[in-house]
Amino acid sequence: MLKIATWNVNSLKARKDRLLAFLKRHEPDVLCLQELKLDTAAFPLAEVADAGYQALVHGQKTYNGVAILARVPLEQPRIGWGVDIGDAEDSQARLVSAVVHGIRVLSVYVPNGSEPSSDKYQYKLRWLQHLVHELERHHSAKEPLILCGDLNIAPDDSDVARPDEWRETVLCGTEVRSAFQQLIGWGLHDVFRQHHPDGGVFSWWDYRQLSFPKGNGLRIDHLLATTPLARTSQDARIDRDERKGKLPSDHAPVLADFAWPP
DNA sequence: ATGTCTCAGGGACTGAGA
Repeated sequence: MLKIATWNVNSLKARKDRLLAFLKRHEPDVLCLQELKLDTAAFPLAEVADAGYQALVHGQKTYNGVAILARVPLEQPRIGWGVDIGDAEDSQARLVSAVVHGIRVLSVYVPNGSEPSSDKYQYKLRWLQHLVHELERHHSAKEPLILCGDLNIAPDDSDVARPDEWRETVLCGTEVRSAFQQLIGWGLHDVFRQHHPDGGVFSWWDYRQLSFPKGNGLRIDHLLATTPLARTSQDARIDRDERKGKLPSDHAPVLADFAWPP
């Protein structure tokens, strides 16, 4: 069984102890991280190695920063986009990928978008189009591949505890849901959805307004796999406990098990 | 009550981003 997980830690400096405890508790084979908020050189490689993991890190201080952790070597590493996309904002560290266990694994942190009327939302929509093109140019849906990360998209109203409160926000707008469907249309399967078809399970709760105790959550963190991998998925879950206790991330980790290799 | 958290600048608090 191969266990793959994704988690937006919202600052690795603030969440390092939680990360090490998470690795010990769940022992994932592959873990994609987002919002490291630190430089590549500041990543705690030695402590992660002591826990039994190698890491491919695309860090950035203050904001962004993504990584992939695995207990085996991370092959064919790719940092950022595979080509120059001609976008002034592509300097943001939001994408990293590698081949692990014969699977192309991508860790992505899609821009939040702030407000629908903002420039940041237009950047989010452009970024999602770049992501679709990246898959089209450099990958095949016939190969085992998994797109993991904080997509900042709740794909369906069943992924939102209070859909009326979130309608036409940057997490639920028709444009971003359409972009999500473009990813699905390329050949990705929503692995978590396969095991929870009715929805009602969430991965993120705003720090503000007591969202977590009130249950005001959304599922915006995803594991999207191509058919060869998705068809081997055995289970998927969200570790809500990671959103509890002292100083949690606002995101909970999403985990899935695969009967891999088939 | 945007009921909070994190980072940076600067050296206490404010603004930005989510």
